[in-house]
Amino acid sequence: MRLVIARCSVDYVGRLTAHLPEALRLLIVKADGSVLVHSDGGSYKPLNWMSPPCRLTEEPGLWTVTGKSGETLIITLIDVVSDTSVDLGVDPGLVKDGVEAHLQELLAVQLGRLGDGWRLVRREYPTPIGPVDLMCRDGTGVSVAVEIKRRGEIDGVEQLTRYLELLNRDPLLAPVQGVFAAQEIRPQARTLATDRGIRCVTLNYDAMRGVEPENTLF
Amino acid sequence: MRLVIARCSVDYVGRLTAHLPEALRLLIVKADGSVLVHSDGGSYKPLNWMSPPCRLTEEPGLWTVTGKSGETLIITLIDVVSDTSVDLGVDPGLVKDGVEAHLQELLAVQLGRLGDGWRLVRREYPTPIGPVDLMCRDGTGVSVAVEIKRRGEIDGVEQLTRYLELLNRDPLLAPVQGVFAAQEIRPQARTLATDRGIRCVTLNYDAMRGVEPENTLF
DNA sequence: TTGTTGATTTCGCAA
DNA sequence: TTGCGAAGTCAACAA
Repeated sequence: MRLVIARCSVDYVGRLTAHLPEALRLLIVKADGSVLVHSDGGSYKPLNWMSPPCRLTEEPGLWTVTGKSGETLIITLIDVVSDTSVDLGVDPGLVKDGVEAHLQELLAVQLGRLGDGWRLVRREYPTPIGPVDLMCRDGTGVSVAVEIKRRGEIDGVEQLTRYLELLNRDPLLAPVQGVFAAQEIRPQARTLATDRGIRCVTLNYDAMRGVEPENTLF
Repeated sequence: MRLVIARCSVDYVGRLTAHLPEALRLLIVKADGSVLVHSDGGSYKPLNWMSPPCRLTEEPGLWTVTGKSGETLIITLIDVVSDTSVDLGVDPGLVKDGVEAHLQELLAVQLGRLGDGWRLVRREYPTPIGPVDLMCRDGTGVSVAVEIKRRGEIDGVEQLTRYLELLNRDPLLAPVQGVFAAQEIRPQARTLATDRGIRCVTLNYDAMRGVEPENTLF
């Protein structure tokens, strides 16, 4: 990894064109050739960048970074304050917990949260327009398609609606009920779901994980 | 901006929990207090980070970064290779060109690309569920709602469908046709749109901008 | 403040 | 490889 502090202007031409006026910035060149242009604020997103695979051509006062589809990032260096390199080696990578896939795993073995006597038919139940998260039978044997989201928004309700429309054409399954399950359900999504006869269920991740939350923030 | 090269392990607890095993990494502390943990690869996205507003508490060998909602990023420093600071000042910011808003501006004055004799009623035509990008009348005087995307996906078709459903309840407008216009339209989006009687139009940005492309890459 | 939409989204999984 | 959905998405803009 190479770290350069320099006064520079930057031009990008790719899907869009973008220009950065002259200022002091941090330039990062990673081992895979990718380049990041960071200012001292904003978020984790650079002001400008080039994703790998790409190639950096260096001339005095001018860097040209070319991506494989022809996008180019042109960095004009007015004044280089520092230029250092360090070998970081390969990173062992990130371990995540608490995303949608995990919610689905937990709910699949805790169907009692949806109702008594529910049985799982299968996870990722395939349809021509994509897989239904959980396909179940409720206590009376009626088919239920369950869509699981971390945050429940209108798009998720639309998605479940498309599944239900399709599934209800199958005489072996019909009638198929719908359940929209999420850690948090936006009011507009709840309204739309209710209008369409879809039941909304709020999931408590900590309770499902069997862990007592140590504070009330999450 | 502060740049630290250090062997460290990182733990994040917030919407999810994540863990980074011990490795040599770049830590960036920006002027607003935000912290970025970068490895020597991946994309512009850090392995882990904390967005502002947040507060960094420093103890020997331990950084604790706390966000305003209570998320915490804990960085355990095993070995600090370098630790430098530099004042970059405020960045003048980015100028962009070629995003969706620009496509809309261009299409609004080039309605001939949709058909002969088309007239623009208005851009950002208001409805209770959000603005329609372009409301037009075709050569025969029929109302047409146009949804413009850079990349056309299923969500965009759903969005246009909701608009059309609403607009067709207005006897002064009905019947309202739909046009889904994008630089690139995904097959599933095209299929869904066609099923619903919505016409798909692929937009050529370079041609609309009136610029002859110098190569065929964009 | 809240909600909605776009993004050079990036990332990961599965067909 | 490609397509599609999720993201600690972030960020801009309107209500």
